[in-house]
Amino acid sequence: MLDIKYLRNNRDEANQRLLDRNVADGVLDQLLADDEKRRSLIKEVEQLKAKRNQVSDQIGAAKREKDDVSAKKAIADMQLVSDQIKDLDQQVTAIDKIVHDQEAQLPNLADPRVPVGPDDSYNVEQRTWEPANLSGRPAAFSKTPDWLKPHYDIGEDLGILDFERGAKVSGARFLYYVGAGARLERAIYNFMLDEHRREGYTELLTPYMVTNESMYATGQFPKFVDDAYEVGKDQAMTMIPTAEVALVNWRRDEIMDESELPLYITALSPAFRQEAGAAGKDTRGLIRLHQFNKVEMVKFTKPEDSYDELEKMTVNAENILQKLELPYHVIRLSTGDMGFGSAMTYDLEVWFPTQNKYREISSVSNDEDFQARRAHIQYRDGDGRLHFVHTLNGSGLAVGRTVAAILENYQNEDGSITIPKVLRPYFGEDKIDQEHRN
RNA sequence: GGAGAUAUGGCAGAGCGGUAAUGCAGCGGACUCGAAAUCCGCCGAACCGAUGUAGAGUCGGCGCCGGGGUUCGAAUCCCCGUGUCUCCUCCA
Repeated sequence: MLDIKYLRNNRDEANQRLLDRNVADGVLDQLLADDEKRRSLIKEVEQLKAKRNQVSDQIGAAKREKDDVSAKKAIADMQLVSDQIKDLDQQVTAIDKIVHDQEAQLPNLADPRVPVGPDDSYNVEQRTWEPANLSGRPAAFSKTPDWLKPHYDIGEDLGILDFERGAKVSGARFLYYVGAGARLERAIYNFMLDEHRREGYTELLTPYMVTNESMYATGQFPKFVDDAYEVGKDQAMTMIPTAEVALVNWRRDEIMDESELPLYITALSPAFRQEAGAAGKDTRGLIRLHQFNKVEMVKFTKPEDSYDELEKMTVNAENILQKLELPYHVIRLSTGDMGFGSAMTYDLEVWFPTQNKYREISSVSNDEDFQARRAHIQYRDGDGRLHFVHTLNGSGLAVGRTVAAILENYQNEDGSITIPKVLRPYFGEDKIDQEHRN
């Protein structure tokens, strides 16, 4: 949610910044016109209410003094006023909803440092990273050896990924991990959670179904209802599309103590997404699923600290890739490519040798006070004043895509997979092949 | 799933149709070399509107779990929800 007072007082600037976020021209004008209507109605009804309160006082006093005549007259007057109030209140409720519905559709404004552009072609690469010693593994931008198989093929060959039966049981974009595949997934997220705990994040296990209020508070609703799985007969519930929803809402409607900030939390969870309209051929295998595991990081910070914390969180995500020795780069998303609630986003993209390109594996965002306004998360400073916190979220990392990246980057000519060193204590073995696949 | 109880300020806790007691905590002051104790005063979240601003302030609305209703007037009466607690039931 944007600050309506900012929109009112900085109309031209706000309009330009909304245009940068691909919001149609005229949307802000409409909102502000309705906002003005709303405020003038409120003013009108509040004046009547003030009068009613005043006269009601007099009625009470008159009754105490047994002055029935003037009480009766005042009551008759107030019946009229009361009717007017009722009518105006209805108008206020209606315009309130209209204004609010428009506000809820507006994305966050981008930080001035974000490159302006309508789509992902305006994203800017920040840095690339590749392990010093690849030990014969394919390097970024090098020629891919002919024997190298896409992760979904090598996974099926080894019998550790079962897409066919996943489709039988649940439809397209579902799968079973089998034996060493399931264990690899488990090794990876345990490793990730341990790393984040060491970095100061508190691990949470969260609900996987949330109310629609929660989805609204983090910005998924109302705009992206079609992307979510809604369940429940009596009460509408939604399967979380990311642990971010459960993590940020953990502190919804709360006033935090200044001493709690910054607060770091993390969770592993499945993420459920309809992926409506996302059909495409380069999304085979583990890249785009209706259900996938992800380790998510969330921070609540003071406003003045949030951009430092964004850099740190990005480093936390990079650390995972570096320890796994996977080549990646970091890009800063343009105004047109960022998520709805974000003011600045870094994406981490990992190298996929069979596709000869980087693919997204993590997205780290500073939402500033956008979610905090919707979710009512504030903190009290030393002077007792209230401020909205800033919220940040980042994947650390998408687990399924990490499996995919390992199956490609650590693949050997004989069809085996070397387990990254750092995962061996978690996995228990140093490779997967036809003899070691359970 | 069934039955009952309960929901008021940071906390405790009255009020049960005339517009939120009181205590503790907090803030300011007096007393004191200082502190404690005592005394005096202030303080009812959040939110919205007007005015105004360096910050503030002032006025009004709203405000007693949420949403409706009755009434000139609702914390109080009526209806529909929700959370929490206890007992039973069911489970992992």
